[in-house]
Amino acid sequence: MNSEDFAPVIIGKLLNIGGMLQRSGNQLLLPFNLNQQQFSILFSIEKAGKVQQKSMVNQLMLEKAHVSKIVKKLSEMGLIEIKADSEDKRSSWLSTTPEGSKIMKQCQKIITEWNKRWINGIDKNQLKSIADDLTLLQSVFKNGIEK
Amino acid sequence: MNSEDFAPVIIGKLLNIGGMLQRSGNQLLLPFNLNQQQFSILFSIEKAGKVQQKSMVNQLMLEKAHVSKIVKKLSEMGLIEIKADSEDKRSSWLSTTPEGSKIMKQCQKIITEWNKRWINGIDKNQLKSIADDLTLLQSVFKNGIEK
DNA sequence: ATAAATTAGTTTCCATGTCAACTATTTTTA
DNA sequence: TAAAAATAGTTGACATGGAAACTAATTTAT
Repeated sequence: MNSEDFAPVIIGKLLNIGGMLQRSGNQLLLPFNLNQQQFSILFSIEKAGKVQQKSMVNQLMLEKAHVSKIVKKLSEMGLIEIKADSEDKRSSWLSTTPEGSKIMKQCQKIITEWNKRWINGIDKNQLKSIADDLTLLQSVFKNGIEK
Repeated sequence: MNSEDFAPVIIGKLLNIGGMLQRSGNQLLLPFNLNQQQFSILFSIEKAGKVQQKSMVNQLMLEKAHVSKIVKKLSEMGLIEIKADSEDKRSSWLSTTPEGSKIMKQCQKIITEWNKRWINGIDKNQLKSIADDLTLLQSVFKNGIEK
Protein backbone atom coordinates (compact mmCIF):
# COMPACT_ATOMS: atom_id res chain seq x y z
CA MET A 1 0.00 0.00 0.00
CA ASN A 2 1.54 3.28 -1.03
CA SER A 3 0.91 6.90 -0.15
CA GLU A 4 -1.76 7.53 -2.79
CA ASP A 5 -3.86 4.71 -1.37
CA PHE A 6 -4.06 6.31 2.05
CA ALA A 7 -5.27 9.66 0.78
CA PRO A 8 -8.88 8.76 -0.14
CA VAL A 9 -9.21 6.72 3.03
CA ILE A 10 -8.09 9.63 5.16
CA ILE A 11 -10.35 12.10 3.36
CA GLY A 12 -13.30 9.76 3.63
CA LYS A 13 -12.81 9.27 7.33
CA LEU A 14 -12.29 12.95 8.01
CA LEU A 15 -15.50 13.80 6.20
CA ASN A 16 -17.39 11.08 7.99
CA ILE A 17 -16.06 12.03 11.42
CA GLY A 18 -16.63 15.74 10.73
CA GLY A 19 -20.25 15.08 9.88
CA MET A 20 -20.83 12.91 12.94
CA LEU A 21 -19.25 15.49 15.24
CA GLN A 22 -21.24 18.29 13.72
CA ARG A 23 -24.48 16.40 14.34
CA SER A 24 -23.46 15.41 17.86
CA GLY A 25 -22.48 18.99 18.56
CA ASN A 26 -25.80 20.28 17.31
CA GLN A 27 -27.61 17.87 19.60
CA LEU A 28 -25.46 18.80 22.56
CA LEU A 29 -26.05 22.53 22.03
CA LEU A 30 -29.77 22.24 21.32
CA PRO A 31 -30.77 23.40 24.83
CA PHE A 32 -28.95 26.67 24.20
CA ASN A 33 -30.56 27.37 20.83
CA LEU A 34 -27.15 27.21 19.21
CA ASN A 35 -25.67 24.90 16.65
CA GLN A 36 -22.07 23.84 16.40
CA GLN A 37 -21.04 26.57 13.97
CA GLN A 38 -22.72 29.28 15.98
CA PHE A 39 -21.01 28.00 19.07
CA SER A 40 -17.61 28.04 17.39
CA ILE A 41 -18.10 31.68 16.41
CA LEU A 42 -19.21 32.59 19.91
CA PHE A 43 -16.25 30.67 21.27
CA SER A 44 -13.86 32.56 19.00
CA ILE A 45 -15.25 35.87 20.14
CA GLU A 46 -15.03 34.89 23.79
CA LYS A 47 -11.49 33.63 23.38
CA ALA A 48 -10.32 36.69 21.49
CA GLY A 49 -11.88 39.20 23.85
CA LYS A 50 -12.70 41.40 20.91
CA VAL A 51 -12.49 40.49 17.28
CA GLN A 52 -13.61 41.50 13.80
CA GLN A 53 -15.53 39.27 11.42
CA LYS A 54 -12.74 39.18 8.86
CA SER A 55 -10.29 37.50 11.23
CA MET A 56 -12.79 34.75 12.02
CA VAL A 57 -13.43 34.28 8.32
CA ASN A 58 -9.70 33.73 7.82
CA GLN A 59 -9.06 31.62 10.88
CA LEU A 60 -12.09 29.39 10.70
CA MET A 61 -12.20 29.35 6.90
CA LEU A 62 -15.89 30.11 6.80
CA GLU A 63 -17.93 32.09 4.26
CA LYS A 64 -18.11 35.73 5.21
CA ALA A 65 -21.85 35.73 4.50
CA HIS A 66 -22.20 32.85 6.89
CA VAL A 67 -20.24 34.57 9.64
CA SER A 68 -22.25 37.74 9.10
CA LYS A 69 -25.52 35.90 9.62
CA ILE A 70 -24.31 34.09 12.70
CA VAL A 71 -23.06 37.36 14.17
CA LYS A 72 -26.49 38.84 13.53
CA LYS A 73 -28.18 35.94 15.27
CA LEU A 74 -25.83 35.96 18.26
CA SER A 75 -26.38 39.69 18.60
CA GLU A 76 -30.16 39.29 18.45
CA MET A 77 -29.89 36.61 21.11
CA GLY A 78 -28.06 39.12 23.28
CA LEU A 79 -24.93 36.99 23.49
CA ILE A 80 -22.55 39.40 21.80
CA GLU A 81 -22.04 43.14 21.58
CA ILE A 82 -21.12 44.98 18.38
CA LYS A 83 -19.06 48.17 18.66
CA ALA A 84 -18.18 50.37 15.69
CA ASP A 85 -14.52 50.45 14.74
CA SER A 86 -13.34 54.05 14.92
CA GLU A 87 -10.52 53.42 12.46
CA ASP A 88 -12.48 51.61 9.76
CA LYS A 89 -16.10 52.48 9.28
CA ARG A 90 -16.78 49.30 7.30
CA SER A 91 -15.89 47.12 10.25
CA SER A 92 -16.82 46.64 13.89
CA TRP A 93 -15.55 44.89 16.98
CA LEU A 94 -17.34 41.94 18.49
CA SER A 95 -17.24 40.85 22.11
CA THR A 96 -19.35 38.63 24.32
CA THR A 97 -21.92 40.09 26.69
CA PRO A 98 -22.05 38.82 30.29
CA GLU A 99 -25.00 36.68 29.16
CA GLY A 100 -22.91 35.36 26.29
CA SER A 101 -20.06 34.43 28.61
CA LYS A 102 -22.49 32.71 30.92
CA ILE A 103 -23.96 30.62 28.11
CA MET A 104 -20.45 29.81 26.92
CA LYS A 105 -19.50 28.44 30.30
CA GLN A 106 -22.60 26.29 30.41
CA CYS A 107 -21.92 24.96 26.92
CA GLN A 108 -18.34 24.19 27.75
CA LYS A 109 -19.35 22.31 30.83
CA ILE A 110 -21.60 20.01 28.82
CA ILE A 111 -18.96 19.60 26.14
CA THR A 112 -16.31 18.77 28.71
CA GLU A 113 -18.55 16.04 30.10
CA TRP A 114 -19.07 14.66 26.62
CA ASN A 115 -15.33 14.74 25.95
CA LYS A 116 -14.57 12.84 29.10
CA ARG A 117 -16.73 10.04 27.84
CA TRP A 118 -15.17 9.62 24.42
CA ILE A 119 -11.54 9.93 25.52
CA ASN A 120 -12.20 7.25 28.09
CA GLY A 121 -9.99 4.32 27.18
CA ILE A 122 -7.74 6.17 24.76
CA ASP A 123 -4.11 6.48 25.77
CA LYS A 124 -2.82 9.96 26.53
CA ASN A 125 0.13 9.62 24.20
CA GLN A 126 -2.12 8.56 21.39
CA LEU A 127 -4.31 11.59 21.99
CA LYS A 128 -1.24 13.77 21.75
CA SER A 129 -0.16 12.15 18.51
CA ILE A 130 -3.66 12.53 17.06
CA ALA A 131 -3.67 16.21 17.97
CA ASP A 132 -0.31 16.65 16.25
CA ASP A 133 -1.46 14.83 13.13
CA LEU A 134 -4.56 16.97 12.92
CA THR A 135 -2.51 20.13 13.32
CA LEU A 136 -0.52 19.05 10.30
CA LEU A 137 -3.60 18.23 8.24
CA GLN A 138 -5.27 21.45 9.25
CA SER A 139 -2.39 23.52 7.94
CA VAL A 140 -2.16 21.44 4.78
CA PHE A 141 -5.82 21.94 3.94
CA LYS A 142 -6.03 25.48 5.17
CA ASN A 143 -3.24 26.74 2.99
CA GLY A 144 -5.06 25.32 0.01
CA ILE A 145 -3.84 22.77 -2.42
CA GLU A 146 -1.86 24.45 -5.16
CA LYS A 147 -2.27 23.50 -8.79
CA MET B 1 -0.97 18.70 29.62
CA ASN B 2 -3.30 15.82 30.40
CA SER B 3 -5.81 13.83 28.40
CA GLU B 4 -8.76 16.11 29.00
CA ASP B 5 -6.88 19.02 27.52
CA PHE B 6 -6.37 17.28 24.21
CA ALA B 7 -10.03 16.44 23.71
CA PRO B 8 -11.40 19.90 22.85
CA VAL B 9 -8.38 20.57 20.62
CA ILE B 10 -8.98 17.36 18.70
CA ILE B 11 -12.70 17.98 18.34
CA GLY B 12 -12.12 21.56 17.22
CA LYS B 13 -9.64 20.50 14.59
CA LEU B 14 -11.79 17.64 13.33
CA LEU B 15 -14.74 19.97 12.93
CA ASN B 16 -12.62 22.58 11.21
CA ILE B 17 -10.99 20.09 8.85
CA GLY B 18 -14.30 18.38 8.13
CA GLY B 19 -15.84 21.70 7.15
CA MET B 20 -12.93 22.66 4.93
CA LEU B 21 -12.95 19.30 3.18
CA GLN B 22 -16.67 19.44 2.65
CA ARG B 23 -16.36 22.85 0.99
CA SER B 24 -13.35 21.77 -1.08
CA GLY B 25 -15.21 18.65 -2.12
CA ASN B 26 -18.25 20.64 -3.14
CA GLN B 27 -16.08 22.90 -5.28
CA LEU B 28 -14.30 19.96 -6.85
CA LEU B 29 -17.57 18.23 -7.72
CA LEU B 30 -19.34 21.36 -8.97
CA PRO B 31 -18.80 20.46 -12.66
CA PHE B 32 -20.76 17.27 -12.09
CA ASN B 33 -23.71 18.91 -10.36
CA LEU B 34 -22.96 16.90 -7.24
CA ASN B 35 -21.94 17.89 -3.77
CA GLN B 36 -19.72 15.94 -1.44
CA GLN B 37 -22.56 14.12 0.31
CA GLN B 38 -24.25 13.17 -2.91
CA PHE B 39 -20.93 11.89 -4.22
CA SER B 40 -20.36 9.78 -1.13
CA ILE B 41 -23.76 8.13 -1.56
CA LEU B 42 -23.10 7.50 -5.23
CA PHE B 43 -19.70 6.13 -4.31
CA SER B 44 -21.23 3.78 -1.75
CA ILE B 45 -23.68 2.47 -4.30
CA GLU B 46 -20.97 1.96 -6.91
CA LYS B 47 -18.72 0.23 -4.42
CA ALA B 48 -21.45 -2.05 -3.12
CA GLY B 49 -22.73 -3.03 -6.54
CA LYS B 50 -26.24 -3.05 -5.16
CA VAL B 51 -27.37 -1.72 -1.85
CA GLN B 52 -30.39 -0.61 0.14
CA GLN B 53 -30.82 2.81 1.72
CA LYS B 54 -30.88 1.42 5.24
CA SER B 55 -27.36 0.03 5.02
CA MET B 56 -25.99 3.39 3.89
CA VAL B 57 -27.85 5.11 6.70
CA ASN B 58 -26.09 2.81 9.15
CA GLN B 59 -22.66 2.87 7.57
CA LEU B 60 -22.43 6.57 6.79
CA MET B 61 -24.41 7.64 9.84
CA LEU B 62 -26.65 9.94 7.85
CA GLU B 63 -30.30 10.85 8.35
CA LYS B 64 -32.55 8.47 6.47
CA ALA B 65 -34.56 11.43 5.16
CA HIS B 66 -31.36 12.89 3.82
CA VAL B 67 -30.35 9.67 2.09
CA SER B 68 -33.82 9.35 0.65
CA LYS B 69 -33.59 12.79 -0.94
CA ILE B 70 -30.14 12.19 -2.37
CA VAL B 71 -31.27 8.88 -3.82
CA LYS B 72 -34.17 10.67 -5.45
CA LYS B 73 -31.87 13.27 -6.95
CA LEU B 74 -29.32 10.74 -8.21
CA SER B 75 -32.12 8.76 -9.77
CA GLU B 76 -33.54 11.85 -11.47
CA MET B 77 -30.06 12.64 -12.77
CA GLY B 78 -29.99 9.16 -14.29
CA LEU B 79 -26.97 8.10 -12.28
CA ILE B 80 -28.58 5.28 -10.35
CA GLU B 81 -31.21 2.66 -10.93
CA ILE B 82 -33.84 1.66 -8.39
CA LYS B 83 -35.14 -1.90 -8.45
CA ALA B 84 -37.92 -3.15 -6.20
CA ASP B 85 -36.90 -5.69 -3.61
CA SER B 86 -38.95 -8.83 -4.18
CA GLU B 87 -38.57 -9.92 -0.58
CA ASP B 88 -39.46 -6.66 1.14
CA LYS B 89 -41.89 -4.35 -0.58
CA ARG B 90 -40.92 -1.40 1.60
CA SER B 91 -37.38 -1.48 0.29
CA SER B 92 -35.52 -1.41 -3.01
CA TRP B 93 -32.08 -2.06 -4.38
CA LEU B 94 -29.91 0.70 -5.71
CA SER B 95 -27.18 0.37 -8.32
CA THR B 96 -25.32 2.74 -10.58
CA THR B 97 -26.29 3.12 -14.21
CA PRO B 98 -23.53 3.07 -16.87
CA GLU B 99 -23.82 6.87 -16.88
CA GLY B 100 -23.43 6.89 -13.11
CA SER B 101 -20.32 4.75 -13.29
CA LYS B 102 -18.89 7.02 -15.95
CA ILE B 103 -19.46 10.12 -13.83
CA MET B 104 -17.96 8.32 -10.84
CA LYS B 105 -14.78 7.57 -12.73
CA GLN B 106 -14.48 11.19 -13.81
CA CYS B 107 -15.01 12.41 -10.26
CA GLN B 108 -12.49 10.00 -8.88
CA LYS B 109 -9.92 11.11 -11.42
CA ILE B 110 -10.25 14.72 -10.31
CA ILE B 111 -10.21 13.72 -6.65
CA THR B 112 -7.12 11.57 -7.16
CA GLU B 113 -5.32 14.55 -8.69
CA TRP B 114 -6.34 16.70 -5.77
CA ASN B 115 -5.16 14.05 -3.31
CA LYS B 116 -1.76 13.84 -4.98
CA ARG B 117 -1.27 17.50 -4.29
CA TRP B 118 -2.06 17.49 -0.61
CA ILE B 119 -0.17 14.33 0.29
CA ASN B 120 2.85 15.79 -1.43
CA GLY B 121 5.53 16.19 1.22
CA ILE B 122 3.87 14.04 3.87
CA ASP B 123 5.72 10.89 4.84
CA LYS B 124 4.08 7.59 3.95
CA ASN B 125 4.41 6.22 7.47
CA GLN B 126 2.78 9.29 8.87
CA LEU B 127 -0.11 8.89 6.44
CA LYS B 128 -0.50 5.32 7.64
CA SER B 129 -0.51 6.39 11.27
CA ILE B 130 -3.05 9.13 10.54
CA ALA B 131 -5.31 6.62 8.81
CA ASP B 132 -5.07 4.32 11.82
CA ASP B 133 -5.83 7.13 14.26
CA LEU B 134 -8.87 8.15 12.24
CA THR B 135 -10.11 4.58 12.16
CA LEU B 136 -10.02 4.58 15.93
CA LEU B 137 -11.80 7.92 16.23
CA GLN B 138 -14.38 6.89 13.69
CA SER B 139 -15.33 3.83 15.70
CA VAL B 140 -15.32 5.80 18.94
CA PHE B 141 -17.73 8.41 17.59
CA LYS B 142 -19.80 6.02 15.54
CA ASN B 143 -20.64 3.78 18.43
CA GLY B 144 -21.92 6.77 20.30
CA ILE B 145 -20.78 8.14 23.58
CA GLU B 146 -22.54 6.34 26.38
CA LYS B 147 -23.86 8.13 29.39
C1' DA C 1 -54.03 -15.44 14.08
C1' DT C 2 -54.41 -10.88 15.36
C1' DA C 3 -52.84 -6.69 17.58
C1' DA C 4 -48.82 -4.11 18.67
C1' DA C 5 -44.33 -2.82 17.64
C1' DT C 6 -40.76 -2.18 14.44
C1' DT C 7 -38.76 -1.08 10.13
C1' DA C 8 -37.92 1.17 5.27
C1' DG C 9 -38.53 4.93 3.11
C1' DT C 10 -41.11 9.47 1.95
C1' DT C 11 -42.86 13.98 2.68
C1' DT C 12 -43.30 18.41 4.83
C1' DC C 13 -41.66 22.18 7.30
C1' DC C 14 -38.08 25.09 8.65
C1' DA C 15 -33.39 26.67 9.77
C1' DT C 16 -29.03 26.81 7.73
C1' DG C 17 -25.15 27.45 4.44
C1' DT C 18 -23.58 29.22 -0.01
C1' DC C 19 -23.33 32.07 -3.96
C1' DA C 20 -23.66 36.28 -6.28
C1' DA C 21 -24.72 40.86 -6.25
C1' DC C 22 -24.63 44.80 -3.57
C1' DT C 23 -23.18 49.07 -0.41
C1' DA C 24 -19.87 51.59 1.78
C1' DT C 25 -15.33 52.47 2.79
C1' DT C 26 -10.39 52.20 2.31
C1' DT C 27 -6.20 51.41 -0.27
C1' DT C 28 -3.56 51.30 -4.40
C1' DT C 29 -1.90 53.07 -8.58
C1' DA C 30 -1.23 55.81 -12.52
C1' DT D 1 -5.23 63.47 -6.48
C1' DA D 2 -8.63 61.14 -9.11
C1' DA D 3 -9.87 56.66 -10.85
C1' DA D 4 -9.50 51.83 -10.14
C1' DA D 5 -9.05 48.02 -7.21
C1' DA D 6 -9.57 45.88 -3.00
C1' DT D 7 -11.80 45.08 1.42
C1' DA D 8 -15.57 44.56 5.26
C1' DG D 9 -19.75 43.33 5.75
C1' DT D 10 -24.90 42.75 4.26
C1' DT D 11 -28.71 41.04 1.65
C1' DG D 12 -31.65 38.03 -1.24
C1' DA D 13 -32.30 33.82 -3.71
C1' DC D 14 -31.85 29.15 -3.58
C1' DA D 15 -30.44 24.36 -2.61
C1' DT D 16 -29.47 21.54 1.28
C1' DG D 17 -29.83 19.10 5.84
C1' DG D 18 -32.43 17.69 9.81
C1' DA D 19 -36.61 16.73 12.88
C1' DA D 20 -41.00 15.02 13.05
C1' DA D 21 -44.94 13.12 11.25
C1' DC D 22 -46.43 10.04 7.97
C1' DT D 23 -47.43 5.55 4.86
C1' DA D 24 -46.86 0.96 3.98
C1' DA D 25 -44.94 -3.36 4.92
C1' DT D 26 -42.94 -6.66 8.05
C1' DT D 27 -41.90 -8.76 12.44
C1' DT D 28 -42.87 -9.75 17.22
C1' DA D 29 -45.64 -10.85 20.96
C1' DT D 30 -49.88 -12.41 23.06
